[in-house]
Amino acid sequence: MLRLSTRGQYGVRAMFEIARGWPHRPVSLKEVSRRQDVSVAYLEQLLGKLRRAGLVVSVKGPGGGYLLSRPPERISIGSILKELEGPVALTACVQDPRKGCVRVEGCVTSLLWRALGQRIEQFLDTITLADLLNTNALRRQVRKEAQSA
Amino acid sequence: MLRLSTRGQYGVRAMFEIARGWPHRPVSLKEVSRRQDVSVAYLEQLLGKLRRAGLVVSVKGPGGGYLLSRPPERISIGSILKELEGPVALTACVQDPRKGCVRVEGCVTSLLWRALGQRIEQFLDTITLADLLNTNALRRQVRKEAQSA
DNA sequence: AAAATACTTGACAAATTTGCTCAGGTATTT
DNA sequence: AAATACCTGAGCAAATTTGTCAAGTATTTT
Ligand code: FES
Ligand code: FES
Repeated sequence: MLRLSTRGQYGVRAMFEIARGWPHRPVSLKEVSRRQDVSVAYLEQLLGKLRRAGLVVSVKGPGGGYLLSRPPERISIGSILKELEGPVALTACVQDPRKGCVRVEGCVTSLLWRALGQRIEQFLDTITLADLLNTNALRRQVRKEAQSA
Repeated sequence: MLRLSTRGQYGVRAMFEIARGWPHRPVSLKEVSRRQDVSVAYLEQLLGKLRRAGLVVSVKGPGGGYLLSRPPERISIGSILKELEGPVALTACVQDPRKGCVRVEGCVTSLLWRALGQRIEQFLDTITLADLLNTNALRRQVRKEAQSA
């Protein structure tokens, strides 16, 4: 349950590769494709969204590619996933109040989904591309998160 | 992103209704259907799984229905969702190690998905049907979880 | 100017998953 | 025997996912 689509997975992995070029070297989709084994055509679709969202900027022509629009520590995994897959919304009612359960007085479970969603969001907004670049820091972070849970 | 399917949502809501009959009164699917606005046919499909998993027992004949197989405080939301939607597995590689990213030395992101999955699981295993029956306790619980996050 | 590189856009299609319904059966009680 | 209610498996339409493809535009190099 709760599977992340490949859009999100590939998107994060692509952003990781692009982050490795920060701050000077643009990373081409060809390079990302080679390193992460995802087709260029699919990456184009994903990076287009991320560019329009302002997470990356593109550089055309030979030697071009994509560059982070800001430092890796200011780009969270959550912000990437939100662009590619929309906001965290375990149920329809969390996203759109009009879509709540009918015939139920004060649905009990909605409280639950809302709370879990917030926790997930909080986690994803805490981890950034900088953490992916420094695996040691990531392991520390992950350990900390695991303890507090 | 990360939408919970209606199987899981309806399943939890159905279990909530069945929990209200605990420990004596069997709750029929007809009653669950009426209260939660879900078709009996669909509920039969879901409850069949939950019965085979040992979460509920069925009582046939007039006045029959479903009964929790153990006290509500010993049935977690996670255990219900696991039966209906499979284990928490944000990516294929978390569930099946053979399905990891190819051409990537020690995939960085897998660490992330694994950690988030654990947090989600931990949350879902903490909340039980008893919490849903006592909304006050649930609110307390949710607040506590939110703080520790 | 021509060639090469690489991003940009939109359409489209196969595969999968979701969200059910339906028909026919079994067990239990009245 | 009739009524209630669980039980099983098949089947199916709609939505979503997971991509591909074609035809561009912009930039740099030769
Ligand atoms: S209103 Fe959202 S689950 Fe009931
Ligand atoms: S191995 Fe699972 S995301 Fe790479």
